[in-house]
Amino acid sequence: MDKETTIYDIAKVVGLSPTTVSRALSNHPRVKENTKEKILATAKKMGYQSNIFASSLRKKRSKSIGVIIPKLNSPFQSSVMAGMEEIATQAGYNLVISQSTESLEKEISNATTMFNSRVDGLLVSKAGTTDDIGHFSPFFKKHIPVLFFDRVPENNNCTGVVINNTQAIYDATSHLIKEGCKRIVHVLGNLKINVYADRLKGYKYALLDHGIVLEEKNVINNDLGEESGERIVEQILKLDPKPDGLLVSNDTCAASCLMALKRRNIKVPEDIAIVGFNNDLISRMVEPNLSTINYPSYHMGEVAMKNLINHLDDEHHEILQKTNTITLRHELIIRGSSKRK
Amino acid sequence: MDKETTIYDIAKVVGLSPTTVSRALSNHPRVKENTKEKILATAKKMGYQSNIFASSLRKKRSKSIGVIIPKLNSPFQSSVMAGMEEIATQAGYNLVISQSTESLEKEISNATTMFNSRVDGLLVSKAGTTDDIGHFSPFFKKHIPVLFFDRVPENNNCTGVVINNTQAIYDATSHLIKEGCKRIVHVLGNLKINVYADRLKGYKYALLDHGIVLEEKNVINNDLGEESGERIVEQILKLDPKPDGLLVSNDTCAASCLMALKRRNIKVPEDIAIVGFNNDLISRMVEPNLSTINYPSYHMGEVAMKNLINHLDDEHHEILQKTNTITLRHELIIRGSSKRK
DNA sequence: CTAACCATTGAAATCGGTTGCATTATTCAA
DNA sequence: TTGAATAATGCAACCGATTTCAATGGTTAG
Repeated sequence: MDKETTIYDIAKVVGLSPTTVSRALSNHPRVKENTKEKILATAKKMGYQSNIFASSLRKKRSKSIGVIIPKLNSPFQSSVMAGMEEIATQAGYNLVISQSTESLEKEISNATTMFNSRVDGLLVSKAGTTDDIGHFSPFFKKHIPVLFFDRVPENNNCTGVVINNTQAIYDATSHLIKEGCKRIVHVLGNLKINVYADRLKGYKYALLDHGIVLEEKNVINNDLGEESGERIVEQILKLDPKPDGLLVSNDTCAASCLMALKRRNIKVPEDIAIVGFNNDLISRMVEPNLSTINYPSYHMGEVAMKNLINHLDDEHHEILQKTNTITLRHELIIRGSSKRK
Repeated sequence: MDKETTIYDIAKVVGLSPTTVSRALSNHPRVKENTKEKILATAKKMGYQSNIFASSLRKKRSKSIGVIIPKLNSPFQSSVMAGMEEIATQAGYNLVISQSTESLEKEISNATTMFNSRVDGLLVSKAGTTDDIGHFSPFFKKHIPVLFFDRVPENNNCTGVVINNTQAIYDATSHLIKEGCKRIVHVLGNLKINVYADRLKGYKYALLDHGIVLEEKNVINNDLGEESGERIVEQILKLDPKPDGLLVSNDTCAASCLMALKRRNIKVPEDIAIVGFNNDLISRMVEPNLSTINYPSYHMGEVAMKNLINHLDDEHHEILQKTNTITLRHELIIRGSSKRK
């Protein structure tokens, strides 16, 4: 069996101590340039590969960052992940990923796994069935930074990276009103998730500010899946008078609604104007194109990861302590599905 | 500073040796049931957390699996990832993910990182700019299993999980021909990638078998991006006679072409029939719905991961040695975009 | 010429769990 | 009751890099 080359082997070959070899390999300044070169050359020649287990054991750092998200196969979330990966790799951190599939139970188990794998930091988008973050307390106790993004828990002092969901839907609602909509239905997900709760607020505020009375039946809770359009459309067509605006909390579902409406020969935007959310690919591929809120997903991944890494690399680990919330810029994109004038 | 609890601390408390504590914690049969319980209880009480660095160092296993894919934010690939995550988590393995962003250079650097992180196994979908897999040879040398999926290198004896791309496009082409298409354009990506090279074969074989002469100008190379439809349509409309069938190697691009055609008032499928690839969400959301090839992405992730883990957990590590290729079932899904009869 | 100083290098302890081999405790048949 | 066999536990080495403290050799100021 071919044994691994260690710094001891190298030390023996170059006739120096393991200490010096270790220093040379980590480019320590207290090794003569000359010696350093010789050691590096020998290491290369011998096919030396540093043992991160030993290194991590001694240094108590894994150089890896954990991510827990609800679903990997979602356009929004996979794009966030892509942004995170970019930054992490660049900074020499490994990305350890797991998904909660919207289940609190799995989120808890994933958190435990991450904790046991001793990630240096954790990035989380909550499963959302609860605001409880007790399962992260082992991290808090050990001062391992946990940074939330997109779906952040309320009422706590964790740092989070978000967009202003309230403002976004406020903008969208106002836009629909300006286009002449008077009866706007808002379709959103589980209200236990901050994202949707905030959006509902934005919807309410916008109605209020424009003197429109909120009707509870115009707020629809839904899983926002690909198949949900039929059900939603069926439901809103039962309303009397019929709505003339539809505000859907993600593009997939908005597109699904659009399909269902068209199947019934209901004209968009003339009869019902639609605004989606996320600016996913699909919003640019359906007809008419969907108005939507641009959610800077990739950028969100980058920002979250950058802040976490800055914190980790900071001598005093205090960057995140001082930061509460980082809010990214969103943007209302107006396309055919809501242009009535 | 609160020091970590170690097996030595536990040993001291229960009045046994670290050896026994270690055995108890890993449920070794040679520890009395009685003792085991006492140790487990104490460990829990003391908030013991096993140190995987120490464990990995000694056992020479990281219980983590690396994945290198071209792009995280692609519907197909993120779905594969989701399948992999499911299985890996279940089996107690961590997933370390990195993307090559289609660059060989990044793929090489990612492979090195993975190697240095000492993943127990590696799953790769090649960046595709080359068939060279020299950068994986450190893995081969150390007998760390590398399993390719979707984009596999040719001419080598690595195990791969794929679908029969040739057959898939053969089926799609035959279908178009049966629908009456005589001049079918095939749009595909970089031919250095096995996936596209195989599909081109399928296209050629189908034409041949149906007595249609292949014309080189009917094969278009493209990046298959969201924006590419305009360019492709412009190009094919210059052909004389105009094509009546369009075979596009992914749904995003197919949808983009569909949009571009509709903008020019060209009727689909009457004037030009379209078949896409992947069965992405978008294929079900455009009008007419896109015929496509169902590519079992999630399942591919599951299968690849399962095989890798079986191999790792197998006493003799010979499962993959005996397996060359695992081919998954694909399926032609016929929808509105290609139904002319 | 000597003390003080700097640049290099090294010895040895440390991180914490695992495991081969040895030892002690217990059981059971004779 | 004794010896053999089996069960339970422990000793000590090991995995390989890092780091503290000390030592060495050489240089320079006084």
